Amino acid sequence: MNIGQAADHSGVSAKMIRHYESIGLIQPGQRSAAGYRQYSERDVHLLRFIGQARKLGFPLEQIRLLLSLWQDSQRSSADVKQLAAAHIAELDQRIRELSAMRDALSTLAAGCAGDARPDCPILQGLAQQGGHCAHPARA
Amino acid sequence: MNIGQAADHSGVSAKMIRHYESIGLIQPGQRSAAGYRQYSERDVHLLRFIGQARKLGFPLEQIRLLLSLWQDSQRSSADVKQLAAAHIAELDQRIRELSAMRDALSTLAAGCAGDARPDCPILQGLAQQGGHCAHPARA
DNA sequence: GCTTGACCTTGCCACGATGGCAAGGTCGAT
DNA sequence: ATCGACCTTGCCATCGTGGCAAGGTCAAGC
Repeated sequence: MNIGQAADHSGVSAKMIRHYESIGLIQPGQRSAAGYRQYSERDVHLLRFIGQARKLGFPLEQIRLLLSLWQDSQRSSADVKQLAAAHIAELDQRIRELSAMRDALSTLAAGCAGDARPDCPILQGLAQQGGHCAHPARA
Repeated sequence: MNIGQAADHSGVSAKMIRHYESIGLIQPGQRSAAGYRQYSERDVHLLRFIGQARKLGFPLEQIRLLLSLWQDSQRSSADVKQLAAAHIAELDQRIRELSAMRDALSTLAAGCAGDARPDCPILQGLAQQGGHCAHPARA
């Protein structure tokens, strides 16, 4: 199977397959006489695993760990669960940050008439103090 | 005021101030005889505006628009509100995506014993089909 | 056989926002 | 004069992905 077929079957783009190989996430593997990369069903399975992990937002370095656990029949599920929990915590953190932004902006926008007049609490909110707190007077 | 003071007073790092200047987000402005950038209170005010917008997650290109609205006394608040609404929609979108990841992973993790045994629904979930749907049989 | 189009190869550049480092100039105080 | 804190420019790194370019390969059709 060439890289295009592997990409179609796994849902991982050919570009990314090459990239994952270049950073050592997947093994180089066989080449045809012309230098084309060759993939087996097993390889596609592995690529799907990576693709699924990416869909869940795991960064590649964590996927590297997940892969080693996946291929280690002696793993303990606790190790996997811990990795997952750490990632969930990170997702929660990012969700909290984005939600805080969303809420703050919503609050500002709620006070904005949204008509032809120039008065705008959104711009006023952005212009307000809030950045100079490097030396909070040792309080 | 040198760039370090401007950074302290605005909460925007000196590095970023230079960057914003290099991409034309802020105007080049005065230099001392030695070539040091000089900043006024007005500049600091502008930097704070940018910093606040960044804290709300606005990308720099949108901040460019916000700045032009801010400095345009003839603006209509509707324009500002529309920009804000678009950004809120983007934040919501990202929050939804992250939440979907979080929920999917949580579901997998909930079924994982997290003990010394190798059985792990998380890895099973990642290994499951789900990437090869490029040609959904024209269904 | 030759052409054509789809595929493959490598390699470099781009995004977005930020940090870091290096080599050199400047300023103020001792 | 010297030292430390500051400034300058410029390049590299992140992270994951896409795009483009220039070239090689393969299969199908004429």
